[in-house]
Formats: sequence, structure tokens, C-alpha cells
Amino acid sequence: MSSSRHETMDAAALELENFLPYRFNRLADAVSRDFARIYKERHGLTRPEWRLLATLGQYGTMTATAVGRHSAMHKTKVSRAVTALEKRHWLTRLPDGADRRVDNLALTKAGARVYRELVPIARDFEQKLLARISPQDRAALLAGLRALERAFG
Amino acid sequence: MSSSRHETMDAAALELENFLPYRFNRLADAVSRDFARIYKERHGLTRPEWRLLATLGQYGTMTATAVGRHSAMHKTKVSRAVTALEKRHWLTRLPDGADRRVDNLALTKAGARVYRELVPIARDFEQKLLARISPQDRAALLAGLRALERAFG
DNA sequence: TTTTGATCGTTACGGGTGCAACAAATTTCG
DNA sequence: CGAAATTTGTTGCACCCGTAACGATCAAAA
Repeated sequence: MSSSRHETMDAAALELENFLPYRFNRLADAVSRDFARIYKERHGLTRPEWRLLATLGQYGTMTATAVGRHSAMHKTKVSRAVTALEKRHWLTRLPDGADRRVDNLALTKAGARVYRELVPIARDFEQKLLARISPQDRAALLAGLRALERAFG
Repeated sequence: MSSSRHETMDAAALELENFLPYRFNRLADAVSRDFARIYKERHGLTRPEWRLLATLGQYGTMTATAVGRHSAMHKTKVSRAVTALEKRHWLTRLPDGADRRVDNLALTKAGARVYRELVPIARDFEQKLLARISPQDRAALLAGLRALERAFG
């Protein structure tokens, strides 16, 4: 029936551009790549390094496992990011008195300075991103995301 | 003022878990990883290979550049995915009569078979994903995503 | 036609990534 | 207590990735 151009189309076809996993990835990639330019060009940070910086900036002192749990990163990513920031003296490891397997990670003054510099830039980026759509759409997006995070995250 | 625990917090801090680029990445990663398990375990496909398969399944015949444009992939990703699917005889290259730089890519019968097998599984995955949230939240999410795609994609 | 510039797709390269294996330390439990 | 199981973080490995450079081809301009 109808005028299909080849055998795989019609009801059997999937519209990739309407497929949710694809759409999420596309958006996340575009947004992330845009934002990553900031901390990459400015400080040569990778995304795991930025997340580590952001997590320690927010919470002050944590173990590597706690960083990974909070920032949704694999422990190897955290480990490598810690090594990198330590090498720049943006982070220090303090042995934990109660558990010798772990170190308590914290930003140095230099690290905290970079963090404080990036925070308003991040806020601005997010605000400008949301400003591109209407208040209604914005509210809908945030509500929908929240719901999916509750159900899936 | 107030009971801050360390100097980087308070107004200066950024809540990573509420930061939009982070939230998008987290969700996209979780959703994609979940869905990727299907085509990875079933057929050993990578994500670029799945996207190539999905694009050719949907459109029939395209050049590599067109595949990249439609599926938001870098040309090197497309190139490598084409090589991989060609090696499995799931895809053929036909020289273009008008432009000798390009090949017209199309799925073989074997490739189309895999595509037709995966489509209903993909649909099912998406449907089950959306079924986890309420109809209101679902509508909000889709409206919000659409708006952001219009403004940003 | 000849020159110049743009486009298409591939590949080497440096670097990021998850998996699995591992040592060290801690916790559990008999 | 002491053996077994678990947790924590690091590293080797194979693989994936984007950048840049490249040859080939096509399009535009002279």
C-alpha cells in the first residue's frame, strides 16, 4: 500500500530524529560541547576534571567514591581527574584517620579560585540557554526532566 | 554570616545536580547506556554503527555526509561505522555516477533484516521509558525538549 | 582551459573511556 | 580471634573519539 520507496520504510521504519535516546544524546552533546569550550579553552580542563572541581567546590571535602556518586562518574574517571588536578596543585589529598584506603580530597586555594571564577560563568551559560525558550516551555522542560530523573536516575 | 562549612560554598557555590548541562548528560548517558546494551549484546554494534544502521534503514540510500548530517555524527565516526558494517556485509557501497568522490550507501538484505529486528525493540524501549512518568509529565517533557531543539539544535 | 578554492571521505595521532584485574584495607561472620 | 567477603582506588589494556592533514574530485573564477 501507498508509495514506499524501499522495503525497510513505512511502518517498519523508526524515525531516528524522534527517537528519545537519540534526541537526549544529541541535545546533551550539543549543550555539553558548548559549555565545555569554556573550561577547556580557559583552563584546559576535561569534563571529568570540571566535574571533580565542581563537586569539591560545592561540598568541600570528599573521598573519591563520594565524588563519583555525586557527579555520576566511573571511579576510573575520578581517579584520573584527581591525579590531573593534583598535578596542578588545585587539589590536595589528606589521609583519612579512620580508613587508610581513602584520602579526603579538597581544593587548594588555587583550585578554589578557579572554581569561584567558573561558577558565575556556568550560571550565565545556563541562564542564557533557558532564555532561548518561552517561560511555558521552560517550565515544561524542567518539570519533564525532573519527572524522568525521579523515575530513571 | 550564617553557618557555611567552608569558603567556597553559599552564594558562590553551584549545585551540580541542578545544573542543566550536567543533568542532560546524566540522563542521556543513563538512557543511552541502557538502550545500547540491547544492540551491543545482541549484535556487537557500537553506537555509531547503530545510528548508521538506523539512518540507512530509515532513508534507504545516502552518502556518508548525508548520514552524518542526519544522525549528528562526525564524518570520521561515519567513515569507521561504514567500514565496520561493510565488513559484516550489512552494507554496500555503490559508486555515484555523478560524483566520484562519494559512494551511495545502502543496507544489504542481511543489514535490513537486523534493522527490522531492532526497530520494534527500540520502540518498545522508548515506550517503556515514557511509561514511567505521568501523562502530564510526558507531555511537558516532549514539549520542553521540542522547544529546546528548535532553539538550540 | 587553467587556476583556485571547496568538498568528500580516509587515516595517523594523541588522548579519553570502561572493563577487568589487582593490592591494600576494612568489614563480616563463624 | 581469624578466614572470607567486601570496599577503595589504581593501572594495563583494548577500544572509541575528534583534530588535523591528506589525496582525490568537483565547482567556480579567471
